[in-house]
Amino acid sequence: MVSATPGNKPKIDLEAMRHSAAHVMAQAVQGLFPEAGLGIGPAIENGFYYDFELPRTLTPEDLPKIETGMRDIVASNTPFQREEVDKASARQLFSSQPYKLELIDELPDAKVSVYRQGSFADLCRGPHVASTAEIGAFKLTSIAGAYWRGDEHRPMLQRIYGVAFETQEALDSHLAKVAEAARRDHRKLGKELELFSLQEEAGPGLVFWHPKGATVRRVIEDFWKAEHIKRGYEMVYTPHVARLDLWKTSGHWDFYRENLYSPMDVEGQEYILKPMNCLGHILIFKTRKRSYRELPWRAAEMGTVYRYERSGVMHGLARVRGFTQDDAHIFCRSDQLQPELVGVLELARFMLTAFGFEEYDIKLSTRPDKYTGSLEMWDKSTEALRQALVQSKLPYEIDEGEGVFYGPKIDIKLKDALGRDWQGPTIQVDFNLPQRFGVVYVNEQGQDEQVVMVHRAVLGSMERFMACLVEHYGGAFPVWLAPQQAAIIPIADRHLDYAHQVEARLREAGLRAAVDARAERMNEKIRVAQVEKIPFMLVVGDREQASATVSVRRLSGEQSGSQSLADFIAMVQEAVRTRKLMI
RNA sequence: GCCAGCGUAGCUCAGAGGUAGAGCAGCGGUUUCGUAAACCGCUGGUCGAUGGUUCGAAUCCAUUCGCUGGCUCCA
Repeated sequence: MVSATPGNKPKIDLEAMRHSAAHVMAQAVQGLFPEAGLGIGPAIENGFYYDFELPRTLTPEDLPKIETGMRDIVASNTPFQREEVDKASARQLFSSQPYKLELIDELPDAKVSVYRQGSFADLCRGPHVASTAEIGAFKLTSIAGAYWRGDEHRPMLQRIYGVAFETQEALDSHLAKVAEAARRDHRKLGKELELFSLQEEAGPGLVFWHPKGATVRRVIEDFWKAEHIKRGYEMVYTPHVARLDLWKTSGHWDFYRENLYSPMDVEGQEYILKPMNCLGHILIFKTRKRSYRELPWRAAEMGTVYRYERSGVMHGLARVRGFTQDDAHIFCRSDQLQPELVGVLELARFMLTAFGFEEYDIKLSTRPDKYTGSLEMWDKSTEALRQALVQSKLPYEIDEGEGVFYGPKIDIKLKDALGRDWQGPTIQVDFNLPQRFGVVYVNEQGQDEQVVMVHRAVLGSMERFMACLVEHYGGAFPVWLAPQQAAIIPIADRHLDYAHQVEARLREAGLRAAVDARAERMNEKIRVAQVEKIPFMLVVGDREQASATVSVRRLSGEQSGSQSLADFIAMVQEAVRTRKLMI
């Protein structure tokens, strides 16, 4: 076991070690199932997996047995040996392994490399650690089905996932992080904090926002609207259903059918639930001739859309069938595209900062194989996106061929408090829809010219963003977002009147506060307020009543003692106004 | 949609062929208390649904709905 020495880089290559662990696991599995078919077994973030074809399905009880087998192999201190063989001998070596044979056939070189540890041999590019003994601390975590080569038309193999780290401490700390993530799971907190629910009776992927979650959402929406209006957006509302023909014209019926719900019959006409908001905004734009002087026109809407999702993919609020996008469409001239994109990026950065997200990964997705529009339009708009990123001094990576069929896009992934990625803002240039719908403006010469259209969402969807926020804050929202900002806790019934006066004053001041008037002891009320993650607890007893003060306890447990009610109100109002993240 | 696991009271869970259980929550009392759970009592479930096996099913089997972890796909 080689460990890091302070100031030095670890001697072990973690990725090679994890990959080696995958081979060891494959050997252990073959020990248990000699006829096991081998798929692939790479290193992944935090660990590794290996795909197997087995005579029976694995159960969780198999994992400890496999782990034991692995530990024996690790203890045996067997060297990993690389050898290069020509394809013919490789085919011979893996003659009983159809998946390996398929891989061999696809490798371009005449020779392939094989790694052996003891009796186990695997087709593999490497690299590996020198010996099985160099594999650090590991744990098998889960079993899952996985299609061979990720193709749902091919056989499903059994995948075993494991995590592996250089030291037991590093593994323990990773497992602790996983446990922390489970504590912050928005599905769990959403239920506990009564933010939202999903109900079997209503159907999967359909969200019920309870008063507390709705409050958080309302605060976000108010902030969002105010900020958009400040930046020259105009708010619109559009219908949730529309004639199917509209979606045929747009191309959605052809390109997006698998996400659309079946048409409904309305007096012999077919209508569908909208999967996107863009068409509504286009129809508003097209109600009259538009002058070049009116552009850019920015139409914004908290638009609720419905998309069919396959039954296995829903996940809490993060993946649902009905959701509300913080959507907007910018209709502009091509020379306005870049400044508009810069404006969107600035808005995105401003809003994300307000919620405490400081780290992003930005991807610029370029033209896919299947696309519409001219190459020239693609090049021009991709360049506009790129220049906008450069001008905004935002580092980015190119995602070659990952754009949507109608145009290139920028995706911003944000990192939450635990360093996990979430899909954030997305900005897409679209020259398909303006063309299909003939979205034009009249230029200086009095001629019709096609507009350039930008689709953009900053938060993504209210549902997914809510999921992200809940996990980011661990359910403890900053004061400006907290569903309840203060709990007023009378010590005895004789303080109830004063408590209600305090409550009235706070509500008057625009704060969300409520008295806990239950016939319970103060300790119980504090406990409940803590569990509900209310930022401020205001204990009021004889002393406070006599002096028109409140005794302030924060969610952190910190007690700042008695404070005049007026001072407290001013302090919280300021925290709300500045959207202070920490109090 | 596919693979695997799981659905028992509002919540968290025990029970694994022989009369449905606990804690918390809720309700009714008593207690009026100074910074994370006062005390006593009570209510509450066709065991996800449907069908089957059995003298007898929460328990075994089939189908179905939902959830969880993945695969594929995505705001």
